[in-house]
Amino acid sequence: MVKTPSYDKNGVKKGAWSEEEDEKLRAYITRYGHWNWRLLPQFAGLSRSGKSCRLRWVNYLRPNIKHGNFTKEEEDMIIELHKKLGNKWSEMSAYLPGRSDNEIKNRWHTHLKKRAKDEQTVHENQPIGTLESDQANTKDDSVENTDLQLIKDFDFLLADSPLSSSSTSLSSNWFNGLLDTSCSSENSPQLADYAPNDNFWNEPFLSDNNNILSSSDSMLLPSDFVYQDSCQNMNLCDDEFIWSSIDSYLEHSYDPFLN
DNA sequence: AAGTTCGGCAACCGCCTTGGT
DNA sequence: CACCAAGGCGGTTGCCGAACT
Repeated sequence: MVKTPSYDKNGVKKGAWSEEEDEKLRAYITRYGHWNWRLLPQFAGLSRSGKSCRLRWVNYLRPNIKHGNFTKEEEDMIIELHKKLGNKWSEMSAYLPGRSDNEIKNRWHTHLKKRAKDEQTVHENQPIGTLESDQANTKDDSVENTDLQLIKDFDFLLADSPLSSSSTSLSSNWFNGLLDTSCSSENSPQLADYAPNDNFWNEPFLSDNNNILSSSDSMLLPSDFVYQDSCQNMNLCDDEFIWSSIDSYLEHSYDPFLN
């Protein structure tokens, strides 16, 4: 059902996600949001690519996500939406709360494509006005106006996150900017740049070691860069604390990846 | 019972878009 | 304007269990 776990040459894990990985990702995003997918796995203590984390979150771990058991109504809606939108799976997912684009796409390819084709064939062979699907077709307009009210899926965690761009106006690159102060390479920092040596992925901070840490134990946030004595600031509100942490970071030019 | 084929789906890959510099 | 990085999207793959022979 799922790809066998393996590691690429950079030590990035691929394949099926374990329960522990899920829990780490869920815990981190629930706590801090996804402020930067590329860096997130490092802070969450995962040996995964940012893309992989994003995909896992969007398709599987996101709150309110539904799995399997598509209702007749959902299937009908997918078929109607496909008529209108084509293979715009992400757009379709906006109309189907709790369903990811990947799941809709899979459903289409495994079930609905054939069904839609069959219905079309029947439609072509039927006299006009005698068809059940005509009734469905008359729904097209209402689909647009009522059934398909734009129930936009929303990323409440991002919105709630103190680090989200929506709540703090921080750009997605804000942290890269910080890194650039100490990473002088002309290229933007890559995963490998953060790896001081071949043991990078085996470091306790990042690795899937056998010590089952509680999820939060292995999570880091930019604010975690501050020195211990700065942690008294923990009582500050999130934004204030984060900014003071950033200030502290800049002041000390502390780069956790190079230490 | 054993081998083969098929269906379902999680996950990966590569391309495109967007935003920042 | 060009370049780069990150995010997002759609197509495809790989694996496993179920169904079939």
